[in-house]
Amino acid sequence: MPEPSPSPAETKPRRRAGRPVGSVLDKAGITAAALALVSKKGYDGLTMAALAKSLGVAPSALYNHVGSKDDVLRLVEEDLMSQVDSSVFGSLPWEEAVKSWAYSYRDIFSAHTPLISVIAVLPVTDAPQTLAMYEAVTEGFLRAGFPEDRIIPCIVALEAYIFGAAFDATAPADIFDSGKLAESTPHFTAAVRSLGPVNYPSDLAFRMGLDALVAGFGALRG
Amino acid sequence: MPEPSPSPAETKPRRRAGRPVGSVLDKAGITAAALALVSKKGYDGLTMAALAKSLGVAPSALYNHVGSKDDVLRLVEEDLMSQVDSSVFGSLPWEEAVKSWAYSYRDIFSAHTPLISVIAVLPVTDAPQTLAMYEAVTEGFLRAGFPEDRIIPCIVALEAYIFGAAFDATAPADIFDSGKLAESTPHFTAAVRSLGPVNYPSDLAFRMGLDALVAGFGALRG
DNA sequence: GTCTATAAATGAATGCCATTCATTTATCTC
DNA sequence: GAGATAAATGAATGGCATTCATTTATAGAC
Repeated sequence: MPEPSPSPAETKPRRRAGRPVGSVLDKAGITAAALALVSKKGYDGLTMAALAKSLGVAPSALYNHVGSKDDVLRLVEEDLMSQVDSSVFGSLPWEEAVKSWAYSYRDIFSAHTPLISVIAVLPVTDAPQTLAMYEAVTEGFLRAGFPEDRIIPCIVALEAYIFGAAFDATAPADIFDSGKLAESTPHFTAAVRSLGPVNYPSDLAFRMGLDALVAGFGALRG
Repeated sequence: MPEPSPSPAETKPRRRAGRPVGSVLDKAGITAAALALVSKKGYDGLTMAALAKSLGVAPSALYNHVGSKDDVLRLVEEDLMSQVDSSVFGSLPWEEAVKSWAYSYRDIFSAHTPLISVIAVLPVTDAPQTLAMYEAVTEGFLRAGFPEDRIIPCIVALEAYIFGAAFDATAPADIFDSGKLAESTPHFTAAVRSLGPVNYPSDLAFRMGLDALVAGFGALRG
């Protein structure tokens, strides 16, 4: 077993094959690296190869810790869910708490819309942070006097709205520019123009819809 | 220029290179084939190669008619938008018309959620069917007495809700199963159980949220 | 303490994917 | 009729997630 001569002064200290002395990877590290990569390069830049590189590791090494790229997305999702501020249900009256929670939720996920298609369909079973958020929100609804069997439908509806609004928040300002077809859509074009210089009222729309949902659901309290 | 001997009795009548006598492809045909492929194989099965094959053509031939796969998705989107029933605004009172339109919109796109991430951010400029829908909805709001500058925000909020709900509609029934973590989320778990055998109340939630939005927005009429 | 199973890394595939390009052939325009 | 253009083929290209054989370190069984 001849010792391979260690290449002197190599800028990249290449790890040789075989299990390293100290563990290099774990789920927390992978999650953090994935988040950093996304915030620097966006979701297009989140590839298994790029993730491995940012961790100083071969791509195949990742598969000792996650089963697939979707697994990585789930790790990221869980981390984001823990960042959603559900504590407001303990400190504010229900109306304000829901609105604050909804803004927090939307703001976080509007930078992570590619996750939404994964999350929305994902069983919550192995997602403790996500479950913790649901528990906090449910408790808030219970304290506000909601009948138990109305709480989940309300949360589902609110979440649907929040996810949809997260997409909106990333839309370009000129998304409603009717261009050459303006003449054939006079009413719509005029309605867009009436908004003034800001053509895409994502924030106004979010507030209006949220107010309506909160008002409507608030009436269900016993 | 020697004529290549036509292989006799070939099961697949291979087209030889060069422009064919009759045009094989056009946008309408590509759109129809893409829709058929999606309904048979889902969006995972919608690849440029599979699309080309279903049209009896080489993959590269598609690029004479569309610039990219995203272009194909845009074609599909336009087709779906034309299927959303906006005619109800001409025949029903505003509340019922909005609800009917929203159901139609959600039902169509719940089978096409992978499009949502594309649409939601897509300028409407070159999308005549989409614009036609917006025009019809805007007219409906105007007739109902809405101030011009409130119409677009209302539509944006409704659309956000509809897109989010389209994701919900595809979620598995056990999405809220808290599994081993049930003990640490007692209130949430109880709220889920209170729904009875149907654990994921997508339809009930959609109706409740839609009612709230319509009631809240209806108050804006002049 | 040694032996063995297992965990964690490398590096070299694999197969699929969207897309591009050179080439060929037909059609349109002047 | 000539030259430009449109529309097809078929052969690349490069990126992607994932798998596998191999190597090395560690933990647990005896």
